[in-house]
Amino acid sequence: MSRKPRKNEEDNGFAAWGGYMEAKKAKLAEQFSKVTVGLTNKKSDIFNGIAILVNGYTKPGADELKIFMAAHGGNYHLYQNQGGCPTTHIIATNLPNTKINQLGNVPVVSPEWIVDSISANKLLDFKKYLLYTNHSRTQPKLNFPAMGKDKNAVPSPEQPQKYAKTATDPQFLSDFYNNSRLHLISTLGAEFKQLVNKLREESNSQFPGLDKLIQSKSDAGITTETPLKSEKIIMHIDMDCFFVSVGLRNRPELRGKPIAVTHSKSGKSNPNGSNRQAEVDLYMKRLPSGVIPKLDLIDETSSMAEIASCSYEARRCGVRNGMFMGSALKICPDLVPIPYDFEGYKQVSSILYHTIAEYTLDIEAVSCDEMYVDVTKILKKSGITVVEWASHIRHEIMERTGCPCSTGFGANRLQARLATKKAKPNGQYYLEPEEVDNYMYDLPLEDLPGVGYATIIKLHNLGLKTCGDLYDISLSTLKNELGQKNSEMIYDQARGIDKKSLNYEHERKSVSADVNYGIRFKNHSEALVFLESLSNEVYNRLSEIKMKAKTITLKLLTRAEGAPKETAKYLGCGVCDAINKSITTSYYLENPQHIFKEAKNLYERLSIIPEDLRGVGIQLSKLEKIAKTNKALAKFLNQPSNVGSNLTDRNESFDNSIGGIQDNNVKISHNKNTNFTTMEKTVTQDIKSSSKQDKVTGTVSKRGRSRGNMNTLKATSNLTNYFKHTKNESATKEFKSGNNSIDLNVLKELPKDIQKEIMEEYNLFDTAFDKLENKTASDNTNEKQNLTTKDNKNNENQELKKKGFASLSKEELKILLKNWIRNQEIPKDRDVDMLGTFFTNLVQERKLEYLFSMVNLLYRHISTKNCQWHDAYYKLLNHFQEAMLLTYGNTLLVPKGFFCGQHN
DNA sequence: ATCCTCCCCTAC
DNA sequence: TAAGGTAGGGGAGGAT
Ligand SMILES: Nc1ccn([C@H]2C[C@H](O)[C@@H](COP(=O)(O)OP(=O)(O)OP(=O)(O)O)O2)c(=O)n1
Ligand SMILES: [Mg+2]
Ligand SMILES: [Mg+2]
Repeated sequence: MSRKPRKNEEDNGFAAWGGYMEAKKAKLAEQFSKVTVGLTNKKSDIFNGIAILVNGYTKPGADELKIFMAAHGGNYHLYQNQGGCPTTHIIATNLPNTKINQLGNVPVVSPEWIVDSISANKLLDFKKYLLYTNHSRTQPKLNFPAMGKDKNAVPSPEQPQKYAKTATDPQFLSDFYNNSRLHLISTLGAEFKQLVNKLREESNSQFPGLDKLIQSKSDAGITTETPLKSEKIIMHIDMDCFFVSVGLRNRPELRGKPIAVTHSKSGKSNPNGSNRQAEVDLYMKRLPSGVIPKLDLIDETSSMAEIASCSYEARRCGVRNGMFMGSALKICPDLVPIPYDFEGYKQVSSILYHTIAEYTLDIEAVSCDEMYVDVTKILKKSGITVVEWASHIRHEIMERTGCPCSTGFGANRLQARLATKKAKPNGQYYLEPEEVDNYMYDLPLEDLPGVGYATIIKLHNLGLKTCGDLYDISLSTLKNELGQKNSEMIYDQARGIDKKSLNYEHERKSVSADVNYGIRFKNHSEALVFLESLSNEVYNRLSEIKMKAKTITLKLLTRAEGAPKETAKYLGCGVCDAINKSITTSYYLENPQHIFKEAKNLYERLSIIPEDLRGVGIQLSKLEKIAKTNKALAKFLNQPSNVGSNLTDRNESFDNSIGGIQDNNVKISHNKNTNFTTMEKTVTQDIKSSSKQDKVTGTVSKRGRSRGNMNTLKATSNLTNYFKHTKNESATKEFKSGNNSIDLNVLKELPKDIQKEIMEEYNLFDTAFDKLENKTASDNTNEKQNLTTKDNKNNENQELKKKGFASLSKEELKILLKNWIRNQEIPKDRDVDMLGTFFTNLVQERKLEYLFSMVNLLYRHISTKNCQWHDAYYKLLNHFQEAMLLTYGNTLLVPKGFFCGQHN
């Protein structure tokens, strides 16, 4: 009797067709393009005396290797020579045993030997690139120790491990990602979503493609305009068997054949003949009942490389994307494997997106080969029909990419998507409104997007097979099985309804990096080394999108109880349990050290057995944009200045702390003469290249030069000076040259175009600046803060309500705070966020005095013994400082009464 | 009622 | 041999 699967059991990823491929890598291709540049002439003689024969598919290909040899003094043989000028090396990436038997004692070497030698500009020892360690005709052995079996095998110095095999190899992460198709499609998907955002942002609303279309239509003298059949017409467009089509562009001889893009070349695997049955049995046992197993066609030697994409000829015999090559060959023995071409996919995707973008930017990117487009405007403006448009755009894409695509049209995204499915391959279909009901009635439920294998089992359990079957069932029955939202979605979908509109502006909510392949560790320290490189990886992705995070999740896969240590799939994860753990930090995760520190912590708390690890992932969520740095201010901070010089020499300085919390980015000083305090926060420059933070202001102030010099005054203790300062033409000039800090009051007096530039950088033009125009900056010019008038208070409450925290007046807030403090309550995150938003508001409205009294109140509290508010307080200060920075630039004038030094 | 966390599910 | 990633919607159930 099979037990009920636990929730967190990894089903081995095989339950749904996963899909994968073959071929050498993008990295190599890159190397290749580097070394081929300008290779028409002889470059060197490094291959003098070497004669190669290329056997089978290699990367670089035979043609390229031929050019390399010619350019670097070597010989290239078409057939193996024995005497005279004998063939010295066979170049191959993979050779079946039978082939090796015929080769005699000529070493079989990987093509990387050639490429690397050229890169190094000397002949490298080929032994390091041998495909096999010996030439035994019967037992070819891979040039690296088999994992698990020869645990103690150390790569010999003669033949160091060339390929990053498991995650203990420092090269592993990049090798893996360079060869992972799923990583590629995820990355490309994100890139194209980003591209649409960017194109929309930068758009001048000119659409050359559309203009041409309108022109040609009017040239043809056709003016009749049939009204559209629905308010909107949505197009869904998707490349046909994308990876295959790209691969066939330069393999015309393979057209019409069953093709699969996969890493597998021979269709075989498991050279050691290890037993796979145990894993297959366990996998079957753990399958939820009703799931069709995907391992049933696998025997001891069939390839478990996944098929990323297969041609429609292959689909005719039941092959699907994501199938194992071995299984596919069982049902389609003629299936031809072709290698991946990562660069090609990227190029074709790019052309696809840029082509559509010549007509409209009402695009929702779905993936590298697929998008939704609102074509209503195109059809209306050009006056062409859906069919004419479809033919036009499909033809253009075919012309530009050499790859076929299909398009579907409908009144909503669901209808468009279903239409595409019907149109494929290489077709187009408009699911017209009057046809929808009929079309849906017989449609199998699994054809609805979002209905996968788990959902279809539930639906089948309810006796439901087609969309029509859903017409007889109540929504509440459905809800019992599927839950609220899912039920509503399917209920609507079955009737052809889709309320979701296209989302053109994509916003990232999480960033992650996962590796569930090649994970084999002997001990914790190996695991932690890998975790650190994964932390760096995920940090790089975070910083690329200029964000910081508050939550980190460690995602581990561990070998399931009873699962064999040696997985059926080479270096796969086998049958696993999933363990995840997350933490929401009190500070922002914004450098690799933060991430690794927390990841390590989570790892240690999970107390797993390192040998049983099969997968590791890090996910970051609760993302926020890193505050933009103002270029003028960044420039200012980058050069020596005399910020605060007239203060620090003769006044007390409160080094690097506000409210007693150490922050190396913040410099605070107090001028006793004027009773104003200056707080400066340095801006971190170029986070990526260096984690070292620039502390210009902190060091410069010690120089004490230019004391009292009005023209070089950057930060002053007196607001009146600011105004004087900016009425001065030379000061304006100085600011222009990036040599000055800026206050909104100063900004107001600068030429409009400069104002605009600065404000746009801050992204505050519409908000803070307008506010400044309309209101007077009373709060911080007048030390006696007016208590809120009734009107103000109403406005404020309105604002607060908009931000989601009810009508909390300042007085009420004060009481709340006092109560917390009196009751020794620790504020919850949501409270802190609320306060933070409130603080930000106050800063933007320049209600500083009030704000400072709040901060001081808080500070006095955390200074008390046993107070547990530190996390909350630190978090608040982050809000507060960020708002300050945004509103005031790097320099802040603080009125009398703000306590910012050490409390005693 | 709404929010938070830990999952599960789906899609490419 | 093989490269089983990644983002987002949403549900269950406990906390607030
Ligand atoms: N399990 C999968 C599914 C897809 N892909 C990759 C290869 C596909 O070519 C590409 C696009 O996915 P599609 O779902 O659009 O499938 P195809 O384009 O291959 O075929 P179709 O004609 O059905 O769109 O994504 C993959 O690697 N593994
Ligand atoms: Mg496709
Ligand atoms: Mg697609």
